Amino acid sequence: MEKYRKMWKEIVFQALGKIAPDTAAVRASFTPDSIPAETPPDPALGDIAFPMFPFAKLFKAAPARIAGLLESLTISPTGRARAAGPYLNVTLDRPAVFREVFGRVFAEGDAYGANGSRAGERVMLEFSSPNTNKPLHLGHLRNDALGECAASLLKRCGAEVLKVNLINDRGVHICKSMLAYKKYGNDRTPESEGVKSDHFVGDYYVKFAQWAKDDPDADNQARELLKAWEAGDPETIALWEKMNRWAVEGHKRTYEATGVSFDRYYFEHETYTAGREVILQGLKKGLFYRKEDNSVWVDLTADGLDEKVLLRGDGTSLYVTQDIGTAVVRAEDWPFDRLVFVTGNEQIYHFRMLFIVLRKLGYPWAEKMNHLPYGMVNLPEGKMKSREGTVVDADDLLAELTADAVEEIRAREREGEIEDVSAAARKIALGAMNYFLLAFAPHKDIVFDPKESISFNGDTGPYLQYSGARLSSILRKYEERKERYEKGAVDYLLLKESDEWELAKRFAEFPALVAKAAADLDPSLITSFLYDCAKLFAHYYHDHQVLGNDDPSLVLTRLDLVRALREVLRSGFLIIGVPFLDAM
RNA sequence: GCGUCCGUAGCUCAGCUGGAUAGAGCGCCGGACUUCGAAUCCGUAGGCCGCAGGUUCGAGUCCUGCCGGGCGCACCA
Repeated sequence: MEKYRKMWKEIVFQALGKIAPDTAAVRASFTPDSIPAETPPDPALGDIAFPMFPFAKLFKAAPARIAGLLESLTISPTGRARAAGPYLNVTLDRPAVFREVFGRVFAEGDAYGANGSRAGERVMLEFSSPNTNKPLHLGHLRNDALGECAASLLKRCGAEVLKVNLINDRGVHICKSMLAYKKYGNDRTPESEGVKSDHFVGDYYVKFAQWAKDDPDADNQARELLKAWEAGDPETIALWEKMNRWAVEGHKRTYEATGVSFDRYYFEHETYTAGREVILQGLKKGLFYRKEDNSVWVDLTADGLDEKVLLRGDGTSLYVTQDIGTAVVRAEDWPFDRLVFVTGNEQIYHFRMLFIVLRKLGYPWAEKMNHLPYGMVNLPEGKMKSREGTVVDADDLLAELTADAVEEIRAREREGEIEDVSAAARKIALGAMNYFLLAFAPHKDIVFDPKESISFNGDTGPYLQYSGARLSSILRKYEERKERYEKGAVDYLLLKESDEWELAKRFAEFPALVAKAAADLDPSLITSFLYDCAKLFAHYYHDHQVLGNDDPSLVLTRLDLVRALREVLRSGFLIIGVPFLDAM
């Protein structure tokens, strides 16, 4: 579609030159590229719209008059232009576009939409980054969905992506669950209790909180344990290793269930001291300064921030210290053009500071640091608060959605059509969840309503999956009675319905849309595109038969539309992590 | 207080670089299955686009101020 837009801008530009009182003035004020081209509000008006307002002054004529004059001067085999008030609307020659678009979709299959907009770019993407003292919750699920989706978007655009996860496996909060286990654990294990291992660890974190409520000494003991850990006390290290393994293994099972994966894991216990040297070097260069208590600071008031501490007086690291260190380590590990962090928006300030400090330190890659912050995930009942126990556990949520899907399949009596009901239900649950989590611009706070997400009606993942299953069903039916249509031949002149044309135009826009979604790191562009396509087809399908036509050529031609849409959906589903089902 | 993001239909959200009557979904009400999957589709109702100025031929979109809300402004992560 972009191709035709460009072509027609040139045609309009040339025509304007012909009717201009002063051709040179036109060339001075406009270029073919700068001529605004839009999409008419009503498809019946045409496919490309050129508003004439900008030319009124220069031409000393009303926009409508200019549009009228251009009508006869813009002749092209690719379509025809018509004046409509102050607009010049172009209606494209459809068969040529159908042929071109479908041809490209069939050639690329479920990779359709791939484009070279970020070819060769090496992007490291950090996301998830959980603590090892409790299981994953709904907030992580949004983080993971965004991270995975950003990765596939960038890959579709030709970038090389390395997905990394920084495990927060040290600190006083980790010691709290360890301490509770020492106190109440009695050598129980996830196996002995039959509990998923990260939940097992999390239960002790909760136990600690309960204990600390009554015993003011609990926090002191936790700090003591952290000291022992930092001193390398063998017994403490052994316990830490054991519980950490439980936590991480549990998290990995959740990642598997949700289709999340990483190319590399970083562990905070390995990196938390990194950065200290870097800060000290910066201090030598005079970028930072020391206060009386020996702590190291940076003055960011010129950048609109405050004075920030980079290193504690006792020489130990802080969050920033560590992030500076890991960035430097990573740039050596895997030299990147860009490093993107996916985190909640409460960390916006932190990353601004981090990026500025790295720039001050003079790293060439510091200019290409990106932060993808996302808004909070709330519940219909309100905010998630760990203190009030209203945090939604990731595994529980997935189980709940899966159970709902099973129930729905049973209610529709679809078990007979589905080979593996529980596998299908899991895919529907995953589709529901990922779609909902990605359907909003990342920076927005969202209200996650499980019931709404799993609904098979409306703007949801399951609705899209259902649309895909229907397409597959049509193709299966076709295979069964193939011989009836043998005498037909594909002829795009037969696609006369407006829905058919609208769908083809959508397909044509998809690669550019993928490029934009990747540039903006905004998956919601993809979700709304897919919903729009599915909706259009549902409307079309209701009124028009595909297989039930007397003319076999019409059947075969419409089947091309069905196949093309199915590929486009498959491609889009892959990007947003919604499983495609041939039957559900 | 300062910074930042947000404010569009009862609710949840789209509105691309400013452009032709502001769109969906849910919910409400009313319709459509002897025919390819009704987990669907169609229709009705519902909007001083937070408020007030400004820029422009033209503003939901850009600028300023105000009002309301989220999040931040730790030698926590």
